[in-house]
Amino acid sequence: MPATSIKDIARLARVSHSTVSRALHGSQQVSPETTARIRKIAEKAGYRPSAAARSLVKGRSNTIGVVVTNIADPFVAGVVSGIEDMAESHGYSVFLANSNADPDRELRVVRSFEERRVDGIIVTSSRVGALYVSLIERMGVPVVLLNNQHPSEFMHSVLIDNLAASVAATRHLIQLGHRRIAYLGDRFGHQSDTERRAGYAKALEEAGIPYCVDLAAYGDGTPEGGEHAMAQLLALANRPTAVFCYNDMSALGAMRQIRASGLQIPDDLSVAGFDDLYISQYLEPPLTTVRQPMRQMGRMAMETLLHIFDGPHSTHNLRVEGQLIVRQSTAHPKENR
Amino acid sequence: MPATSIKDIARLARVSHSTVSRALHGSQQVSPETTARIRKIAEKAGYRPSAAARSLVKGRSNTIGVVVTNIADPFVAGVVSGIEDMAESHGYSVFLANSNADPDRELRVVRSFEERRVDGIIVTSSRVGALYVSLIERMGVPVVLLNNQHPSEFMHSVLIDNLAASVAATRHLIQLGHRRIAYLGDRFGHQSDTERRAGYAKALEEAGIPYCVDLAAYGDGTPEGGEHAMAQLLALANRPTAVFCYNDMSALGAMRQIRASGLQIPDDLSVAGFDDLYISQYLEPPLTTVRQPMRQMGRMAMETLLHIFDGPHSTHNLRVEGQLIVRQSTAHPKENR
DNA sequence: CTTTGGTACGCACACGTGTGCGCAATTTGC
DNA sequence: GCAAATTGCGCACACGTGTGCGTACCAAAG
Repeated sequence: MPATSIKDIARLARVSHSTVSRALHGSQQVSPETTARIRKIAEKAGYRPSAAARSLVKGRSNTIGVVVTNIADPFVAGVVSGIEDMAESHGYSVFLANSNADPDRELRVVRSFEERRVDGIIVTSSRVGALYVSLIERMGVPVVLLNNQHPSEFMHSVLIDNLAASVAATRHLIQLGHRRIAYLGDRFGHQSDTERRAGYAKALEEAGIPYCVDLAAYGDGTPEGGEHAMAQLLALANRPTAVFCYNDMSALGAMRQIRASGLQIPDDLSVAGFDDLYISQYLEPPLTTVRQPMRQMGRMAMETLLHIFDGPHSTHNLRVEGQLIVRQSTAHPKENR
Repeated sequence: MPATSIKDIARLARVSHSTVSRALHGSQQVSPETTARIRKIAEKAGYRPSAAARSLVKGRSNTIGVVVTNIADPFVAGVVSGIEDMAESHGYSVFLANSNADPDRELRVVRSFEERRVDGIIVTSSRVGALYVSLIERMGVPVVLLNNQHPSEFMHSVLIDNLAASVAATRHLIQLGHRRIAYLGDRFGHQSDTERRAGYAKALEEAGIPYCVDLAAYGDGTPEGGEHAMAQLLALANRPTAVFCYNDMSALGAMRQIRASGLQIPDDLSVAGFDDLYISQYLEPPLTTVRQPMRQMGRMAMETLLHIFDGPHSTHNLRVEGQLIVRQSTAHPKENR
């Protein structure tokens, strides 16, 4: 029942297991004929080296751990896709673990990664516990944070330029003629949310539009959250004519709420999002948003790990640019037409 | 640099590593005092047993492999979420691998799973290569197929009742008064597609509506594919008044194509989908569809593996029911109003 | 006191792989 | 033709964990 091992091959080839090991690795210490013979036998027997045994002696597992809050979030799924792609093509396998933003669960995930002796960790969770910092100190395992940052040596990150992208999106709304522009944020989004709101505020300031605290409402990054937050904004005496949302999922809820109020998008209210999820182009109307190169960001995160595995690890902090994608959910405000 | 091992703990506690091993496992061969002392030392040292070493001696890795065509597909992501949930709570870690429907890549994935000595495999790919069958024969690793079936011993499956669900969806359209109902399929969907079309045909037959081959068009499960297929249907001399789509992603494309043609949903054309993706309720209009309990199906797949690990493995073939969710994308045809 | 039984621990091997070193056989050099 | 260099392979150990078996110690029974 146990899988065929290197010793079984050795027996079949009437050599020692050492010779088999060397033959399969193409060592010059083995004659070409013997190498060919052994390889043939190994292939015929369907031999597959045990990764566990190899990790044990080499001290490297060739695996990485990926922690996500929720794989069903399209943004997260896109990132993971990029990570897996880059990992697979470099001989690394990916452990995927949901944290569900549950501290207990997160603790178990980290334990598990420790026991598996992963060579690196990528975290796309929005919340960055001190957990990972202590992990680095104990295990010496490099950690790459995605769209999050933590001031620490050996803590690396791949970030989108939230500020610049949010300025661009808000500026777009201003150029269309909007003056009452709302921000629909994420009360759990921490850093990303803070930066995006800062970009929004900066663009307003540039245009000489006063920042009005009533025009900021907070969801939780989900359509439901966006719906509730949008309801608050619509209840204002002086309604906004445009809303810039923390992400596309929030925008989805906002759009639903707007329609439920009998208003038209973009005629009565312009909506802009952030992420450019795959589905955003298929919405009605298609959503104006900031494109985050999700897969590419995932690949960059994995690439960062690969660099660290190779050379001496200086701190990496990669930054990618968002791209404003203008679609039909934004237009001139009514009164300006 | 290497992690602290059981031997390090043994040295600190001035006992043999065997005693440490037994103490940590709560063996009765070790006195309670020694056990407590060792555990304390182990915890203080931050000891984590090496999963690799343990797998080697136990012959079980406590990992499973999950093969998906594309994790960015919302249906797949939902399933994976369920799998991971159930796996984590039973002490199993999940290797995630994209196949991208690329045979070469799939081959490498299978190789990788063999080397990692996974205890089980779950495949959500639509295409089921003979690869997995031979894998079972070689490794003796149980495989669970999700929404796919393969006649073989030791091949297990979790399936949605495509036929019944599709009958229900089509019947719903018929009851609304539609007679010219199209089927927008997936030319790669194989089994699921075949069954869903069969359900569509069966409902038509029940109602005495002749099956018209022109009213079937095929995409590829993506919005783009749905768009093209819908274009074909709209080009027909005698246009359908309703369309039942293979999945929600196809329906997304179909809806876009319909709007692009200047037609209204559901006034001019009713649209029904399959999956009930999270976003489907947020579309405009909200999509009538068949709900697949994606997370639950993922959990059931993992549960199937757990059962097989436990007892003697008879073949498991679980079947879940779809639930028709009627929303606003379907309505009476115009002429009947 | 000796014998029996039990308790608490260590020795040694196993799992599968990689590798430094030693050694025999062969080839090379003069 | 003999010593030296080279080639080709095996021995033995290491990695970290689990476990069958042996054993020293101690208490209780006879």
